[in-house]
Amino acid sequence: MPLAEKSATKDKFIAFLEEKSLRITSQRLAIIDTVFSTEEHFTAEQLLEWSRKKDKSVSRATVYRTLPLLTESGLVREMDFGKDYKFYDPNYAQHPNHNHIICQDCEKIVEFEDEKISRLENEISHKLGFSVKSQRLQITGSCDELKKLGACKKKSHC
Amino acid sequence: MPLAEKSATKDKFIAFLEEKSLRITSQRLAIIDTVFSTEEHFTAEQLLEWSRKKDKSVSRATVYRTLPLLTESGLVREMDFGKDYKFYDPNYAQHPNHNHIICQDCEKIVEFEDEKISRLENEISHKLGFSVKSQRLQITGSCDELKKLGACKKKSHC
DNA sequence: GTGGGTGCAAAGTGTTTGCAAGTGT
DNA sequence: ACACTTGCAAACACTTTGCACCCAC
Repeated sequence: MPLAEKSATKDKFIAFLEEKSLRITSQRLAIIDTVFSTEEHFTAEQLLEWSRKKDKSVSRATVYRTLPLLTESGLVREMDFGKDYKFYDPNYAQHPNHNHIICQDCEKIVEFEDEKISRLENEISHKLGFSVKSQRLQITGSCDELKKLGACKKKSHC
Repeated sequence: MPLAEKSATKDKFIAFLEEKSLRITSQRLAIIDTVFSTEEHFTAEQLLEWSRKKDKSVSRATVYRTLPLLTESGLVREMDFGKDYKFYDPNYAQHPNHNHIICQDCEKIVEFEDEKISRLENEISHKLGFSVKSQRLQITGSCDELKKLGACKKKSHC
């Protein structure tokens, strides 16, 4: 929905590239356009596929070489949900402190923010002699609501 | 320190194996002994190395085949700290809800528990229609204390 | 023009697996 | 005995990299 914000994030990334005197190539543009026009989490392979729809010349190598730039810029965050491959989350520019809750059955992922948790994290860290740079909280559970509605489809546990 | 508890955890795992009619082989014993006599996080490779000190016949394959059993039993937890390899944490039997705070500079890891955070997690999850099965919270930051003491050694950021 | 960027395919790295031989129960 | 286990090495899956050509600046 906040398409304007997304577009602004894209501009931020372009500024990031310029600042490091890195070049705005057509392949990078295709990748960036893709990343900053979705709110979905994606894998490297998905990003390749989507970007190729915009520019067939995008190669897997370029995707893998661009991902570190994206995370380095702070606009995209690498996530690990316990799969073999990494996921990338393009929503950190808008919501730097959001967390994830994952249904262990249908694998639905919901993002949420909570100021109270953030505050507690800061307190505890301070008590332990740390200052917080970033945090990641993942909750795994069952999406009972969806189950009641019969909408929790996948592999309902053996 | 709580060596007795650790030993009890080992017994729990042996019971877990028996329950599934899996065999208590000498290799598995070496691995289990290793896992439940440390409180450190370890990698598959470290576990192999340590286990081989107890029983040279332990192979990499057996380590990799035993790790899923350990996590399945709930006594060891797979962790991802953003490295290429996974870490395993043998402290979940004693502290099922503990969290991690990691220094981005010296990579020191401190474990902590906080009931308030757990409670908030439950509340929020419920609000979102989920019931919590497990959670993982990782905070990354700087260990200011250690810095002041000059004890924060490794790669102090370029 | 030049230094960074690209695609390709080969190499890496951590982890998994097929198979024949071995072993706990 | 039988089914589960093992070590070995080959296979995997994802990611990284060397190289020759290319292109944004």
